[in-house]
Amino acid sequence: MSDRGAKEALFEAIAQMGKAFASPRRLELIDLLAQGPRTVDELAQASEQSAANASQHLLALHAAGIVSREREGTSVRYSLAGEDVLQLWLALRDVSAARLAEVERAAREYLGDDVEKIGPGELAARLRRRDVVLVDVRPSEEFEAGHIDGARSIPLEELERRLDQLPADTEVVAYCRGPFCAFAHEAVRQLRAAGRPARRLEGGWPEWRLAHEQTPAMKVGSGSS
Amino acid sequence: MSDRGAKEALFEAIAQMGKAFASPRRLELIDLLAQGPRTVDELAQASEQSAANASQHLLALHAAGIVSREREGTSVRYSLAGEDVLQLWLALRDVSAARLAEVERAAREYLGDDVEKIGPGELAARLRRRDVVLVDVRPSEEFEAGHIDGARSIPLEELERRLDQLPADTEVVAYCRGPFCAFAHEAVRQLRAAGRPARRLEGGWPEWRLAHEQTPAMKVGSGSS
DNA sequence: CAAGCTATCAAGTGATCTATTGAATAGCAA
DNA sequence: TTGCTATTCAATAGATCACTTGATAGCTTG
Repeated sequence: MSDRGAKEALFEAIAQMGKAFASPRRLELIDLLAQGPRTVDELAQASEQSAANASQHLLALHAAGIVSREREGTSVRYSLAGEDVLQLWLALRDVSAARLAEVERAAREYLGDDVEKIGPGELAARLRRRDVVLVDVRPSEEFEAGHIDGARSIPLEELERRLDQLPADTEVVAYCRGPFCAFAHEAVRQLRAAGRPARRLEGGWPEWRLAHEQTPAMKVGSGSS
Repeated sequence: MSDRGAKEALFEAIAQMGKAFASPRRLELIDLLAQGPRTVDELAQASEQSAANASQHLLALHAAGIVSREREGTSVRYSLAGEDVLQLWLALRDVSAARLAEVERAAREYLGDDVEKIGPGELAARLRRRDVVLVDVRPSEEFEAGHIDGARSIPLEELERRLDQLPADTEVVAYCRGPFCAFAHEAVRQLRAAGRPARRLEGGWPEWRLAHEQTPAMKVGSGSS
């Protein structure tokens, strides 16, 4: 009855999924993939690691059923395997932020001083009233892979140069990859330094998408090799 | 700006939480703790490992903010640090079950042939009509630490001997720790072998509690040492 | 305070994981 | 075919992790 071997095998198998989330490099890749599908090369560059290393980690994630891959000419495009995976990642991130003081500290260190923020509810209302300019400050590939309805893309790098493209009298809301992404923080600091009213959206594109996109037909079923 | 060091530290810190879920032994401890608080010794016995080893793993979980500890006379009682942790564990478990064929296989191997089940919605309705006998087949300590309202405790070990305590004309529903716990499966098999109508509840006590207990005032805030 | 129990610590060994490097393969373009 | 690029494979060394054993510390009881 108490079949120890089989029980051990079960937990062992579940632990395979846990192991996928046990490396900072892999987490960074997951975080990038939460913005949308990317090729190995793009991911390697964005996470500042060698292509070989990124590939290895991506293969590990694929073995754990976390990402799916698709050949695309000479390159391979990876994406998160499904919405459940995205939710799991966000849950892990949020729990670790809530429970590990070290994460809080590292986040403050990375993000710098916090800037004024606006919740998704208020933003939605003000978007309907066309009472706000919403700016997506992520790299343009990520904008193209998906963005909040009504947002315009101004990658952080170009923001300073394109300040005059923003109406001077309307409040600006900037958003990026999520609560631990520094882009929106930095954008708001730049905007305020230029004397414009600006806030950052609480959370980023993945959180917004999960909350607003009903049955978004993201790929379901474990990714094929 | 692109402060690699700080960003690495952030992902490194989050990975600490991931690592906590990367060992089968720790997962088994978490699964046990999902039923309720237990002492080191109880956990070591229930998971069939040495007390020293269980203690090490529990300390690791504590360092990751996943469990809280409380001295209790000569022993130490551990519990899950909060509801968010429980939800994270259930999410990890479910995603791995959905994405990893190996988990499916191991589960089938451990649980044996599937038995007829009843969903929580239907069970709730029939409980209101007092139309069903609900049996908690977990060990009695777990029943005492919390159970579904209206259930009676008959640990699996005692079921055969206490069959006559169950009304012969009413359907029996058995539940245990969760979808990957073998107790309810085995209980239903025994009941049906004895010629009684019986089904198992889909999911176990933790899932039921999360769904039905509003703001359950489980300990919040990272556990002190 | 001494005995007895529970939990933790400390050290050691074998196993597993990670990043690096250089080579191999698959598709594309000429 | 031949080259070119993107990705993966293979081998390695260094780091980290898991489990064991034996010792230690904290609490309770006599």
